[in-house]
Amino acid sequence: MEKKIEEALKRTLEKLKDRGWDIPSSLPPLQTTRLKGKGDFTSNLPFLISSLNSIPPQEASQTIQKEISLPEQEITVEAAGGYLNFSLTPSSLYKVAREIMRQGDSFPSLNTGQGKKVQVEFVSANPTGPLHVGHGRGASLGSALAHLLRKVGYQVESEYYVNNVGRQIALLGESLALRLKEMEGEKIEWGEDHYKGEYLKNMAEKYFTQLKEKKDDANFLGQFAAEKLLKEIKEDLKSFEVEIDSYTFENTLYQQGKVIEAIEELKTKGAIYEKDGAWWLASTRLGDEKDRVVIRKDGRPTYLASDIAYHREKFRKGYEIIVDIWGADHHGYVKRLKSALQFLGLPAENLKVILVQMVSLIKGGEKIPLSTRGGKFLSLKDLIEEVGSDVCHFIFLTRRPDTQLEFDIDLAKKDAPENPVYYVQYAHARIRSIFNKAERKEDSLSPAWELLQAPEEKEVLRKLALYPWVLENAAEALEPHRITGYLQELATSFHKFYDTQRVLGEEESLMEARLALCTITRRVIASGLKILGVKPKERM
RNA sequence: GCGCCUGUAGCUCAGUUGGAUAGAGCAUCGGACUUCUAAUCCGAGGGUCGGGGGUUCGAAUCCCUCCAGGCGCGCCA
Repeated sequence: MEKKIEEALKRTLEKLKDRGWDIPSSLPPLQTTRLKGKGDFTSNLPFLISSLNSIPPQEASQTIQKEISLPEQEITVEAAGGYLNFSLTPSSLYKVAREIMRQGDSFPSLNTGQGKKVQVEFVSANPTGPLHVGHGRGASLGSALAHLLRKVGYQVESEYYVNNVGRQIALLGESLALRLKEMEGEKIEWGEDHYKGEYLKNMAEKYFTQLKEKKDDANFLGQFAAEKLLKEIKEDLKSFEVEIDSYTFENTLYQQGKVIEAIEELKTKGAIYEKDGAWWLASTRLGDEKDRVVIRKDGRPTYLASDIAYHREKFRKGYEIIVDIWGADHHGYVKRLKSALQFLGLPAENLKVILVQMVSLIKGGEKIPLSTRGGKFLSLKDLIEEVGSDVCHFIFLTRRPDTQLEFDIDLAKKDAPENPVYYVQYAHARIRSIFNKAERKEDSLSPAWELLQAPEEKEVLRKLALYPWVLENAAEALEPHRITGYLQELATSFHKFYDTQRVLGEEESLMEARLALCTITRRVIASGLKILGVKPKERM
């Protein structure tokens, strides 16, 4: 629907241009109207025309109103000051309703992505310990983004990058070795960087007979532990209902010579230079604070080197958009990686890095400190067991990723109204409940939509008609949390309808129309929740 | 010291890329269950959008500056 408005506005602009008016180079985005009773979509285009042609905003809006040609059956327009307010007519609301009815769960069929290949990489936690709550936030976001982008027509792959090379794995092996020695009664001394969490103790106990021969082979133990931990991570993600399509291992990049390849190419392009025996990326030339080492004095490549190779491969695999979801503590890394890609002649602007801020847990009104190495933290697994996967996803996805999140466990556990998840779930469950009592099935309805005349009914229809618009905008902005907000609004309008109108027991045709309204509402709620990774509740 | 993020109602947060009178939920107070689930609905109170400057028809949103909180500033990953 909003497409039709935008096209009509564009045509009108062309007309005005032919008459010698100055017009803006691009259309300002259409907005949903904030004020009640002023229609459904608003454009502030007249303000722009007004300042470009030095005429009063009113004149601009009235002229556009006069000149614009809209499908009158579907959309009407009104000029109000410098605004153009567009309203969806009842008949276009019914049209959307019919569409949802017909397309069912596949509504809306959108193709803004046009089949472009997108990769969404998230979590990518080092296999040196269990996933913690912060990883969970990234997982929620990444998985929702993957669903969302798929929904609007992109070809999406979700990816997990496994750093199984280097010092961390060595430290992991040493830590496990220490735990084994501890079991044999030896007195052990931790290094500062060792992983002191209970999970390695458990691992040592579990595999003691198998590992005791190898207790001095830290290298072997490191690989062993990383493998086991990755397996646990995969299980955690599964119970969090997060799907990863592919795993890429850092060591394979080395084995396949991709790291050398990338470095050679950087050399060819003059992007790296030798100094103090090491090789440096000249990232300051592209705005970074300092140049960065890619090959150490001893000849070993740094983490940055393999990461450059990794992202180079992503582009070479034909992804047009690459989304990386990182913990905010990696923010300093964005610039150097992007500058390397730029040196390689790759479209660095198509790498979208989303930084996710920390999560702190509140329990009993107090913060629980988090840290992996220290070993004290609440794992994602614990959190899911305590509050449930659905609640976690919903809470993570009501906030913007760039704000620090205080996750109140006691609140999330409450079944009560404090918890916004249940508000949306309740709307879904109520609809299910109506159908349990009704002698009708959702797909056996042939409603006369025109019978839906009450303001509450039209408000639900209006909200439903906005769903495609919400999805497209959320996808473009890479902001799944807009869907969460939308679902709450939709649930509000449904609850109001439920409170003011009856469904069952009404005259047959009206009942059928209202049942149909319930059906399409339920489908959109289910569709939105599915994107968020939340299972709709059948009953409360 | 430098860089990134944040600061909106008592609390937790939205705010559609600069638009109309800044919105929800919780908490507080007051109403609505003999009817499809009251985990709901209706109403009330509550705001110098961290402070101060600026940009313009118009700023919570952009710029400058100060204040506060978080996170970074390795030839670790």
